[in-house]
Amino acid sequence: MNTNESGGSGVIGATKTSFGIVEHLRDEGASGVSDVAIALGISKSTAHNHLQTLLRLGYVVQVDGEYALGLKFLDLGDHARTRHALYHASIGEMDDLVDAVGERGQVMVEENGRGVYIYQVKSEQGLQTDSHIGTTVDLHTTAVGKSYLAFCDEQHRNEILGDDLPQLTSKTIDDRAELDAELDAIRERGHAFNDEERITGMRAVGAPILSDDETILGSISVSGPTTRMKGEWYHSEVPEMVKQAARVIGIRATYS
Amino acid sequence: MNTNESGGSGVIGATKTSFGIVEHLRDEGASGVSDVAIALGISKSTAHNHLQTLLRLGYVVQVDGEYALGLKFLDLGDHARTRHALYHASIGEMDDLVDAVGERGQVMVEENGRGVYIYQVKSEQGLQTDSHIGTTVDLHTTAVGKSYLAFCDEQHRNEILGDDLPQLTSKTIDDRAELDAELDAIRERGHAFNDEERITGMRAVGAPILSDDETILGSISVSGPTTRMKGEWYHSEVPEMVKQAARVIGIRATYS
DNA sequence: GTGTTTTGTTCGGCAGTGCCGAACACATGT
DNA sequence: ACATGTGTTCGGCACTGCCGAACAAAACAC
Repeated sequence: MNTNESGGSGVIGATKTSFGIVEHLRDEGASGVSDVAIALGISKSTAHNHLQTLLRLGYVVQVDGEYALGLKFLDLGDHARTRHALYHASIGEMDDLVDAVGERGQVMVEENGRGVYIYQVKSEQGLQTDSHIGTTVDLHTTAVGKSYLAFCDEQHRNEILGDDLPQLTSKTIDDRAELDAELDAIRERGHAFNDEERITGMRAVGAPILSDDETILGSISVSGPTTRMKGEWYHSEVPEMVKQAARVIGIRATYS
Repeated sequence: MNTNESGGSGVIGATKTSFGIVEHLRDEGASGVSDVAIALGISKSTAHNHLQTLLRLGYVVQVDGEYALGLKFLDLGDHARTRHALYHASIGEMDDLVDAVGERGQVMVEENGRGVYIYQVKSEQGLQTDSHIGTTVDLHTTAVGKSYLAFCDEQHRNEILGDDLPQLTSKTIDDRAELDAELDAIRERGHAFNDEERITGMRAVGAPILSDDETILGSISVSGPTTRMKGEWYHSEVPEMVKQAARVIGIRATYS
């Protein structure tokens, strides 16, 4: 009998459990054989086999007798984001934008219906970053995400936004009609706001990155605490800076 | 008969080929099924199975009908380096060091006998970075690597340095006795130089990061072209700055 | 336009192998 | 000394990963 109940047809079980182990090490940190076996519901010997395999391939390392993620994943991750023209195009420009605004900035692309941060610039006043490179977010809860949704084609948008919209804070837009209205406004203005819709106390301003043929590549935003992101600064000046940076990045991304 | 000739005993073949495919996508970029099958020497149907599995797990994405690395690896890579106390400890300090010196800086740890860059700060004059996050280097060809070798225990050093030392440039130290002498000097001074030993035209100054119990955690360096890295500046002033930064990082790494 | 090649996909079927459980060392702590 | 945890090794069964062939569907030729 197959213990890998879900997964449908044609899914290789061994690969699935190997990556399951990898994800366990990511979420729980360094672990031992027994720990992994219990967590994944597999036998100790199987867990041992997989860990030894991953060890030999160099994707897992042994530290203090426990197994942990190896740095080979760093290289893979770097290659994954290097694929995106948006990454190269935004590097210098985002740093300038963050300097000018004084708040944290990030670059997002969409993958499998979620937003993924592929670049992040911390500001001078560097506050604790809850999100890091590789973090995924619900698109409808962020300025970057809403910028993306507003400018991607409708069919794609409908695929991404499932039946219900998770509510993360009291201000999260969890109604589809309301979201559509918001997206219309964003399309109109050319930039998006996030007013504590993902994290209470945090605001952000985002804008889409469009290539010259109007297809969307991703989006950028700057974000900071409500104490600093407010007034005319937040509502007018920052949006203009973000949009200007987005335009430059869009141009750089198409010619490269 | 087993087509996975190498690998020894207890190595799960399916996992090995899955990661082989991942590495192919990393090295060759987005590829199709046939391409992968030929490159790995497996049947088309097997390649198809693996790619579908990886696709469903989210580690591979489809773009223009071809398969490419997914951004899930970004997250894994980030978690892998977050494990190292050295990463957190060096973030702010390295930025300051790079500001002061005006050349690129990097943080390295050792894994499986090679040096891996886990953090890198580009300088103002930002020149093309041949190396990026996750890059691995031969330890004896870099300032960071030699700093590490000089301060790790002898047994470990002998394991790392195999029988021969690859020569990358005409100035690479490829003789073990010569290297040992160099390491003695580094231990004496507390810092290492790299004078075009990995890349012609590039120099670097490195220093080890030691925790308070004298165990080595990794090392740091700043590097730039020979045109700027020269004279008293290169031989005395920069080393002092690097060592000072290394001391601070070492202290921060132990108390965190 | 037709033919040709290369692509991705689906389909049985054999054998190889991944999986388990039990038995084994080894360390840790009571 | 015992008890409980750990990681490891060992057979053996049945499942499953692998192949090759047949298929579908583009891309390319001319």
